[in-house]
Formats: sequence, C-alpha cells, structure tokens
Amino acid sequence: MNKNFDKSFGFAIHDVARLLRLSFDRQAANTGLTRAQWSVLAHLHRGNGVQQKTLAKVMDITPITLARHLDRLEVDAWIERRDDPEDRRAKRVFLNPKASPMIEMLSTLGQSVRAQAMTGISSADEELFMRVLLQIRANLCVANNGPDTTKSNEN
Amino acid sequence: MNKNFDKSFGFAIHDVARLLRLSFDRQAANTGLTRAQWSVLAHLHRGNGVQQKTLAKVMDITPITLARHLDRLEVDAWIERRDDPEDRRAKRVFLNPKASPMIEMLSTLGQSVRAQAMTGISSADEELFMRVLLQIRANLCVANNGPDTTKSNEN
DNA sequence: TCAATATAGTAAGCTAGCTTATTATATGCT
DNA sequence: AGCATATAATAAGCTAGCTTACTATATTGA
Repeated sequence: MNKNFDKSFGFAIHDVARLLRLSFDRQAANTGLTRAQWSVLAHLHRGNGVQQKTLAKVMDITPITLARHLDRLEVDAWIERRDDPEDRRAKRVFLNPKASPMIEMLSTLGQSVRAQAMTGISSADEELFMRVLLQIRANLCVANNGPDTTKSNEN
Repeated sequence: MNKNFDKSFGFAIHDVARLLRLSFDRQAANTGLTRAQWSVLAHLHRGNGVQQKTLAKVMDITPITLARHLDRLEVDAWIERRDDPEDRRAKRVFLNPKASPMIEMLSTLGQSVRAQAMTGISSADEELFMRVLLQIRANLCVANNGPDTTKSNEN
C-alpha cells in the first residue's frame, strides 16, 4: 500500500474491517446472506423473540439500520416479526427453523476468516491484541455514546 | 455490549472502525468534510497530480468509489480534475490551495481521536497492537487481492 | 492498417451505516 | 379524564463501500 498512511491507526483499522467483510461476504455469497445479516441471526440465536429496540442496542447499531436488515431477512423467511402482546408499538423477532444450520455454517466461515487473518501471529500476541482492541472499543463507546450507555439490564 | 460477541475478533474490529469514523465525522462536521474525503486530500498532499487509477490503488478503494469522492470534493473546490496530456482517457487530480490548511487541521483531529481511543493503553502495548494490526492487514490483502497486488511501481 | 483486446473513468444499482423526521402507542401529571 | 411527553418502529435521504456493465481511448498483433 502506501508509505506513511500504512502506519496510521485509523486507516489500518478501517482497512482491516473492510477486508474482513469483503472476505466473508465473498465466501458466503452463495448463501445469499451477508456478514451483517448473519450477525443478526447469530444474535437472535442467543436471544430469540427479543424486541427490535433491544436487539439494536445489543448489536450497537441504530434501530433503522436493524429494521432494514430484518426487512430482507423476513423476505427470505430467515426470521419473522410478531406483534408484542404487551406493547402494541413493539414487535418481537423470531428465528425460523431454517436459520439454525445456516448460523452454524456461517459461524464456521467466520472462524476460518479469522484464522486466515491471524496467520503467522503467535497466540500470545493475538491475546494481547484482542485485549487492547476491546479496551479501544470500550474507550470509543464512552466517547460516542456518553459514559456507559450499554448496561443492558433489559431483555 | 454483549456477552459472547464481545470477544469476537471480527465484530470488535468492525465496531472500532465504525466508532472511529463516527467520532471523527462528528467532530469534523462543521468543516463539511468526512473522514473518507479527508483521506483523499491527505493522499493527494503526498502525491499531487496523480491519475485517478493510481490514487485509487494507493488508497486501496475501487476507482468508482474514488470517483464519487472526487465529484463532491470538486464541487466544493477542494480539488480539480485536469485532462492528462499524455493519455486522453485519463485525468489527473490536483489539490487546490485552500485544501492545505484543512489537511493540517483534520490531521490534528485524527491524532486526537487516536489519543482518545488509546486512553489507558501503554505505549508498549500500543506498539505491539499496531504491529499485529499491520500483519493482519497484510494477510488479508494477500487473501483478497491475490499475492501482493500493491507493489506500486507506477505513478 | 485495422481489428481485437486492454485500460481509464463513469453509471447503475446493491448493502450498510448514519441523522433527522413521522406515526402510533404508552406513560405520567394535573 | 385528558393533555404533554416519551418511546418503538419506520421513512427519507445522506456517505461510503462494492460489483457489473458501458464508453472512449490505447495498445497490440495478424
């Protein structure tokens, strides 16, 4: 790539995120699902039937961004929106049965992309890297959302 | 955020990239320039008058993505496209004088965002983190573009 | 020479994120 | 009770990335 910008933190993170997404989406192209959509399915897998607002918060994306993912996922019958019986403004999101095997498959793909990315990096280095990465994310969450928006007491 | 996905490499990288961009763009909103546009200006600062194809390659984005950035940058007179005298298909991109102070300013902003992100991280850890990050990027470049697309002998 | 192929830039149309605004329903206060 | 405010979801419209396809110009080779 370039000489100076190579070393820039921001540009490098940005590049890595984009390349990871590209890699994943290309290898998952035949499934018709993207990384972002898989992310929705995977989160639902751990908490089926949650409200959209909760899911958006847990995924740390805006509600409207989630709504569009759900639109497409619903068209292909991966998920289903049902009216919340206790709050007529709200909807609850449920996985359809056909989603489960796909979640497994994409999860495996995710691991293989990660392994590819980590080629030649010792597990000690990888561990420290992850620790720093999570610290950075925490720092930025505070900076962006105000201190600790995400206490997630709801569900 | 979440319990399990918190620890996922891919999700964490993605989050950090998005949060960095958000942070930067919010603080630069009054300038009318985004992070991606600043990136174009900064790269031009180091190689004014290059062809679009070269700039796209150095920035590692597709030519059409660059073209759209240039469209908007040109409207606000940050840059200027001129016909390449040696190749009538090609155009060369030039910074306008008003861009220089802006580049400095945004570069400072970038450093401050980085400092914020790195709060509480020792410089030894930061250094190792960057080394691993660059290694990961290199790994993914190979995986995505085929081995070593970016030897950049042209200009 | 001129036909085939390659290249520089752009257009069209997709996903994925954002902000700001709208609609319908809940909630809280007087 | 009923009005004001808050909240869940969505709509509209923006940037930024991508792929695929098109146009104009270069280059190459029979």
